[in-house]
Amino acid sequence: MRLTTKGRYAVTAMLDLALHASRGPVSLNDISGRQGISLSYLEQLFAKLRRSGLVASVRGPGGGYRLSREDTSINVAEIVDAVNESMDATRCNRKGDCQEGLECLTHHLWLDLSDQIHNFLSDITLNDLIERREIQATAARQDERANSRIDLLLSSEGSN
Amino acid sequence: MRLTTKGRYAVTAMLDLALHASRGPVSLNDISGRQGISLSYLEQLFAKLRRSGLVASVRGPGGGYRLSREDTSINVAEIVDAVNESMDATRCNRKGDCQEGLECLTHHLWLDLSDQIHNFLSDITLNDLIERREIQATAARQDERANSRIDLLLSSEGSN
DNA sequence: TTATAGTTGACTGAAATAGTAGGGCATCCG
DNA sequence: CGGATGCCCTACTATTTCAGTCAACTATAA
Repeated sequence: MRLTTKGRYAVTAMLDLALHASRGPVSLNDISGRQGISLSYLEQLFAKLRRSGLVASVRGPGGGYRLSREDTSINVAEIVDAVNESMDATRCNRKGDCQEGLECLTHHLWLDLSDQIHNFLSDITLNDLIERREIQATAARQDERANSRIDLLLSSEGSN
Repeated sequence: MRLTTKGRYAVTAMLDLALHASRGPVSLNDISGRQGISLSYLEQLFAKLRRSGLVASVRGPGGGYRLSREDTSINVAEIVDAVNESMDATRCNRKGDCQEGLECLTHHLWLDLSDQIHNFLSDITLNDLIERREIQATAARQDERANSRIDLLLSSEGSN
């Protein structure tokens, strides 16, 4: 079992997508700027998210990604899953052949833990996250910073 | 966050220790044989378990390791912790500086997940595991196999 | 005194992570 | 029509961790 930057980035990016869905497709460049994730890395993650059917892409200028389904029907567990970070805690992938073809001493413990984690994460949708106050606050802060960066860029262009 | 062979082996070995505590210290060699874990690797793990005060060692022939505390007061979370497998799901170690010194968009989500996992694992003691029927069955099977290996060894010695 | 068993440190191959680099291709806009 | 935008894809790389090995050492019971 592992949860690393890969899975965390995927959820963060999907949440960013959901938060900015109202104004059409969201480009990876925007997400990269707001969330501080490298663009190339995001491209890799979204390739997987697209193959899993969680997002759809729109090419060309003004394009980007959108959620394939409503934010109320996408949960955190399937996002983490889509980027190949198995939240399974067993060594044997639940098969029970962890020690010479038989169950190891702690097999059932890890099975229970796996279920616990999966239940927790699959019960949280993107919409649930959007409605959380801390997340709204963080998102607002990020948008403001992004806007001020754009202003800075425009004013330096004007002075050239 | 990660749970790999390291943490799983540590819990398995500690459980083996608890199961065989009645007949004095348990040698790593015995655990290695029963649980199919390499002796050298066990030595590394028990060095950490000892430094964390979970086990005490008895040197010399007939020596081995014992639990430092009763099996009712050692929980799974602290065992996993002792071998440096942090079950913390956040990137920032709960500090909240995950994105340029501030909280990332999903900080609270991973915080909640961490608590969920920790609560689950810290609520299970070695004694709880010992009392589980599947574990008793697996342990009985392992002991039987270990005994038959000893018989085999003795009979081949006799024929030399 | 010898075999047992813990103690310690250095080392290693394989795998995964967390990226980077650099091509392409589709599409909109002027 | 052509260039800018943004997705798409493959290959590459540095670093870290895991999982395990090896070797030398110390303590102690029989």
